Amino acid sequence: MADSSRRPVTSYDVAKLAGVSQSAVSRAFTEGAKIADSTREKVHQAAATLGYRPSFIARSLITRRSNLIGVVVPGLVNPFYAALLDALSHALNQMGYRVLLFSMLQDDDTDPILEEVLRHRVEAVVMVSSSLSSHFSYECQRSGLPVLLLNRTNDSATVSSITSDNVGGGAAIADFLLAGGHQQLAFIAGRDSSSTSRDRETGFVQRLAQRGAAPIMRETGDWSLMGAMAATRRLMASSSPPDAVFCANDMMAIGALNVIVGEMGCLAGRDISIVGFDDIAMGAWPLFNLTTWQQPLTEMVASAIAILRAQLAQQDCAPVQCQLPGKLILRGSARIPAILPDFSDDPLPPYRA
Amino acid sequence: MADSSRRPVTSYDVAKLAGVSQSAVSRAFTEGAKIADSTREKVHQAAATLGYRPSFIARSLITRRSNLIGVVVPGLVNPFYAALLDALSHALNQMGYRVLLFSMLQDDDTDPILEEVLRHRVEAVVMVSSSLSSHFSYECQRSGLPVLLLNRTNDSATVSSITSDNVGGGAAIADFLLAGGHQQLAFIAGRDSSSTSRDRETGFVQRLAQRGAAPIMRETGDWSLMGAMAATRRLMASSSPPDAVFCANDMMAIGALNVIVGEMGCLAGRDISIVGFDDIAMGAWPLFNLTTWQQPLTEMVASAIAILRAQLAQQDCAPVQCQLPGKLILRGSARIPAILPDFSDDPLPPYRA
DNA sequence: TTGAAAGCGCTAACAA
DNA sequence: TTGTTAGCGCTTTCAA
Repeated sequence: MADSSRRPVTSYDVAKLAGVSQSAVSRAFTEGAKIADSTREKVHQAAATLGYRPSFIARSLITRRSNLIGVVVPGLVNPFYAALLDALSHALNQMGYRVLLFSMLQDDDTDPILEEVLRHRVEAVVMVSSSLSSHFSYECQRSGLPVLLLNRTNDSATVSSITSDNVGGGAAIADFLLAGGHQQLAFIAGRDSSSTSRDRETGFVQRLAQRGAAPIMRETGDWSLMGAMAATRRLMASSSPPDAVFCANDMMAIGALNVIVGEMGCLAGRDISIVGFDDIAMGAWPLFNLTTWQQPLTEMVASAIAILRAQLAQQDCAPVQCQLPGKLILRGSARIPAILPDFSDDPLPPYRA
Repeated sequence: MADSSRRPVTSYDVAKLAGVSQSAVSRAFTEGAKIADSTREKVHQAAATLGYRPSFIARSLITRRSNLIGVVVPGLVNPFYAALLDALSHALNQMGYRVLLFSMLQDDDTDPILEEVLRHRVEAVVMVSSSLSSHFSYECQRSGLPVLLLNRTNDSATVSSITSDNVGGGAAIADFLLAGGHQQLAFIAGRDSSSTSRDRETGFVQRLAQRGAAPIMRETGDWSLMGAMAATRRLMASSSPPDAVFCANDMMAIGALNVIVGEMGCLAGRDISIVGFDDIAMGAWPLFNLTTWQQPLTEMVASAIAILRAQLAQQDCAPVQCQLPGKLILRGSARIPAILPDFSDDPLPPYRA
């Protein structure tokens, strides 16, 4: 009954015990194969006795399908990434794929990792908020491997991407803060090298300029809580500190809140307005009560899945740039204007394959 | 130069182009194989031209080593799990393994998932805070697959586990709150079915009883922020609300803080003491400033790696139960007694293989 | 140092 | 419905 011999049980062992051919064993474990119930039963019995389970490795070799999707995430301290990964991995598992995970440090070079991923013959690669070198973009393209950037765009339009409308979000926040009567605005950027941060800033600053607002103050928070805390302290130490701060993501907004409320004892929403970007769950907690721009996480993942399905089904599928609308979530960390600006642009619907 | 034919490039294609045998190609991509530099160079050249990379699938089939470790996590909303996964996946990547990730819903049955994992021929399984059915424990054992429970124990000693001293932590918190002169203590449990929660509660309650304290109030918070918020509201609605609440993890403690500070306007550490368990990064933020029991995350992951190394190197390695010491992190959410109790038990050192 | 040849455990024709 | 056979792309003897 037990084995103890370290040689793993193969379909031949099962075949011998069940008194059938090896291919019968294969069929017994294949969904919808033509096989008699009695045979399948015999095989399963024998398999259970021996502790046999089909090897996906051998199967992959012949079917040329690994059932693996490579997922690259930039560390999981940012709850938005953690939430994205969680939702994505569930959805992928649901459709029968397994996730080969790579957690990177934020400034790692992804190329060596991607090289590894490709050797595993993943059927697609999803990069969460990470950038793809043009070299690897080319490598993936020529091996016909679908690549999907989630929460990030790429200059070259050779890979698909899903983002929400960062520029529009930044602009809407400008309108919102102006409507609230704020005088001295500030922006805390993620990183200067990040296109995501730049888009949000561009939308914000351009709209402000259009409306004739004064120039803003600006700091960089390195996308992190700590970085944003330091940035906020610098901002507030100014001779004319801002009365409103827009942070390029929620983590940094919460960092700002921690300094302004926790360290300085100010009341956010009255003494100063803080606005974030992402709408992570934490922002809704009473102690933060963060006004923010919501990125439609569920729709982003749904679109990711739809795009992947399409690319997996049909190779040489054209890359898709999918941009989803977000929306302002009004909570208490920023003053609410008497008359709210109209945010109803014409939002793009989620991508459907 | 390019291919366009969807058939993936194999070592034969490279061999032909380079004018060598297929086995030469294999050697050119094998660390420390006996091959002339000139040959290796030719092969790499040809490989680059064709966009060839060795298939781990084919290699795995013959070497019987997948280089894959299955990692099961119970969802990533809890930052402690996210941090654990992050650290673990880095360490595993470092030692040349890839992570096959499964994110479960908290009350999912892990068995069907594990069945899948085994078919991928993972070389070990790490289960983060998830339980293993005795059936699967047996299955893994008989296929000689190392299993490691991280942040969880198992009744049967057939699999390895790494935990911190939950009972001791609970007891230390009892001492700490008693020393602070608190009268009416409360405990918010994770789940009644969770051994982790029970251990922390047992340590807490037994020490309280030893010291002749009054019986405590008790609620269940479902390990979640929302659950803990509801539990805290129930607790505080009592005719004699507690003056100190010990929560079975930090997420729940932060939930309690959100209700007590954010909703009720109390001052934690003065009006009421809140203590958590885990020491997630968030607890240190000024707005929470959470007093808590630290689980030694880094050491837990280091021990996990050490144990895995041992089990991967030598099959039929005996399972190890590793319990690491934690420590109290004094911050502002709980009153600090004039005289601090002595917490210096004799802590177990981290496991070394 | 190289090449020829034999599999790793399975799927997928094909024939019976 | 079943068994026979030929690989999937690689590593690894074994001879040369």
